[in-house]
Amino acid sequence: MWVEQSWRPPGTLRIATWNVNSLRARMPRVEEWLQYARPDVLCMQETKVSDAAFPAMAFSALGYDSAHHGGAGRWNGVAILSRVGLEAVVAGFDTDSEEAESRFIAATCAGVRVCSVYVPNGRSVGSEHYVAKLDWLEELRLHLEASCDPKGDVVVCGDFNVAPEDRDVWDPAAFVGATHVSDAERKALRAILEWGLVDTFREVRGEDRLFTWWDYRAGDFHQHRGMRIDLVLATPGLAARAQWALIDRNARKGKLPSDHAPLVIDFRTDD
DNA sequence: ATGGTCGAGTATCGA
Repeated sequence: MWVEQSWRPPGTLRIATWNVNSLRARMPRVEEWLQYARPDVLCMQETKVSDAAFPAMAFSALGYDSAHHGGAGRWNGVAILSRVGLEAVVAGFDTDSEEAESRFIAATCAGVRVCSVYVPNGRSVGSEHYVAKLDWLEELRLHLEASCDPKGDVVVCGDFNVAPEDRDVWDPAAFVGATHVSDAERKALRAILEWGLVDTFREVRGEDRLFTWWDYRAGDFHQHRGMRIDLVLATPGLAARAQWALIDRNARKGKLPSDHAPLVIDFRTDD
């Protein structure tokens, strides 16, 4: 039960990431979840709202400062909520054009540089969308290289739309030739990790086939057909303090769920 | 049977 899991000792920073698949549709579930999970920081993706429609007041009432990058507002949109401070907000990349989609926002929370990212869906291997996805991952790497220090405390949280390894999909045979698992996508993710980030979930949980996303169709969730594509990446010094991790499958159940579950990582802050 | 279901917005497209 969450009542026990939600407890944590003093000196812990709880960081979560959740692709909410429309904040308008998901607000009751997000508010409920914030009240029982009580993350210090929550990165959200696919808010699908404009900045003007972002419900900052409702989050404020729950004790959270917020920053949102919504742009046109029809799709994508990323946000950061924090109840431990929210400073130096940067929305988008310097290189973004006027028409660029809203897929990156960063802020400093409790001394940690927090990035919320929504990597484009490649749709099919070789398509123009697939090429754009690989380009975007390289842009993210360049942005980190230019603006962050791997010796500092940095987390990059979000929906990467890449399953890092075959054990992160329900059946590798079902994904042969598919997007999310191709060599080029995994290589682009590895290049980001090689800059100086660690997949914190794997610091804590070694089991195969633990997923963060399940297709709404065909009862995939109930039949355990999913992928682990939502990640919390942290610089090595911070990743070494990861002490607990959970994919909250309860948030994927019940009434009007997102197709993603929240991923929660607890970090020690007292050493 | 080669599908299924959501959310955008209101016909289909995107995931």
